[in-house]
Amino acid sequence: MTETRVRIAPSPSGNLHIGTARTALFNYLYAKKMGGKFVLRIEDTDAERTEQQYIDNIFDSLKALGLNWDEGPDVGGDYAPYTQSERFDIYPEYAQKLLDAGFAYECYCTPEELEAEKQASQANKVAHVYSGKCENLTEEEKAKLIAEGRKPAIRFSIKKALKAFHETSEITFDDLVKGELKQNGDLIGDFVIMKSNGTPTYNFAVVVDDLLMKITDIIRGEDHISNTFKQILIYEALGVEVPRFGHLGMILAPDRSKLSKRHGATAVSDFIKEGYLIEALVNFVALLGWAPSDGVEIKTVDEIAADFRIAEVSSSNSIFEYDKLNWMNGQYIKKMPLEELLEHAKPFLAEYNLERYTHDELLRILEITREPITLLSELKYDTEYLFNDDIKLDEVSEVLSAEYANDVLSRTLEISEGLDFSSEEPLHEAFANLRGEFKEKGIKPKETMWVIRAATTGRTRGADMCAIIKLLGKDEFTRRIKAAMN
RNA sequence: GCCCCCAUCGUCUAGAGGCCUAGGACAACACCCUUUCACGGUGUAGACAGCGAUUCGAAUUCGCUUGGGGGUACCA
Repeated sequence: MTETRVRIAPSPSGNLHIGTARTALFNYLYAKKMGGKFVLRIEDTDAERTEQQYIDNIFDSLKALGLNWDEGPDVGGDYAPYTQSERFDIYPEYAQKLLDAGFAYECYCTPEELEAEKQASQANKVAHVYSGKCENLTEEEKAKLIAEGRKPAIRFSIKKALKAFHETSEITFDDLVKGELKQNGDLIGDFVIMKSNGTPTYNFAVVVDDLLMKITDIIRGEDHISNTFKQILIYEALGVEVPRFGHLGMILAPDRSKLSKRHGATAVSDFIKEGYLIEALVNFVALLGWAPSDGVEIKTVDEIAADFRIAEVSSSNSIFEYDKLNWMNGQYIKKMPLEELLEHAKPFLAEYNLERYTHDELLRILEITREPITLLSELKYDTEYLFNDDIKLDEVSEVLSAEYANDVLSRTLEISEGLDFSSEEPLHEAFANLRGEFKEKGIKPKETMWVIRAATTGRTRGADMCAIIKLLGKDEFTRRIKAAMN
């Protein structure tokens, strides 16, 4: 048995997309499950669209997700370099092999000529296939075209490859997730493998790299199915073993269109900025197309990897809905150790003076505010009254204008006098008594607490009151009560 | 236009001919718990796209239709 080797090959023309992240995750899971290697390769053959910031973003996002690669541009490996632009000298050599074996030929067609052919096919309602008119150019004809200043591209000869390796023109392969897939090879045009500028096209570069990097299993989005047939032919023409392929359904936006910026976050880094925890993101995205055998949906990456079977992955597209992701993020926030949560929360609390509280108090703040939230970013609003002493009472004027409100507040002030604010216990007891006291006057316990909450936080909802009071301390608490009484 | 892929509750899915009066999760709704909001708990509602065929029997197999997605570049 040869070692399983998979790869994720993003092209740095944008930040790491959530769809790419899922493909990376499934490759990673598959590698883990098979005890194989996970390789990262940067596909930057299109210099026009690649930017360093995107390369950085891809690295950072993948690392944040915990999808550590065994080989890649930064860590190296036996098959370096792992950046396509650094491999440009490799491709012509393989193109030449194809040329020599008769599986490729030079094409001198201009964009205009190509476009005209395409238009003609469209008009005739037939599949557009390049005519192959350059395949049989004589040396004189070539010389003449070169003299005109034309530079040739190199095309792959479908017909020759089909004839050499297939009994019929049908190309089939057994997809890891979709089963048998087929395509009539006659409908594939002779595609360009080397551009006239000497750089390889995507379909050629991937094959050369994947075979040189000894990739055994290629798991990618189903938008690559049509490429797969072309690539199989190249592998065969090069005389090497064809790897296994697995095509995943796409992730769609709620309106069933491609997930794009107008739907909100699309890059992993966007989600992190919005307050999603990577654990939740990874867990959620794994559930898009894959289901745990025991029905337990909240799982760590390791647990998922142990239970992962590529053949059981759904072959249909799935829609990215926030509801479940939000719920899951909330679950992770509730379960996360407080120390860890504090680290994740700090960026969202950057505007506040955290020095005001001790480390333990900060942990307590998170403990009492984490329950209802779904996103870390909500922490900013939900903890605001603990950091900002300027309490606005506009939103709670109704609560404070209740006839019993001033009674509650003055009694609160009275009982605060001899109260110990250094721990929550006595506060709980004191306010329980206060509730009892007012209950006898016909004021519901919740109404009593509402007044106190409104006065000290300017809100009608929030964390545990006694914990808040203890955190604020006697001076600040009574100051706020007094301020609200006016 | 042509080619390919896909099709179970609103969403993610379980289901590989009888175990299905189709199960779970999120969302929705109701109730309970509660010092608020929430968390949690209990319950309700909610789907096999349509039509044919195969079979004693089909969500599960096959065909067609419809719908959705993808591809059709000297982009990746």
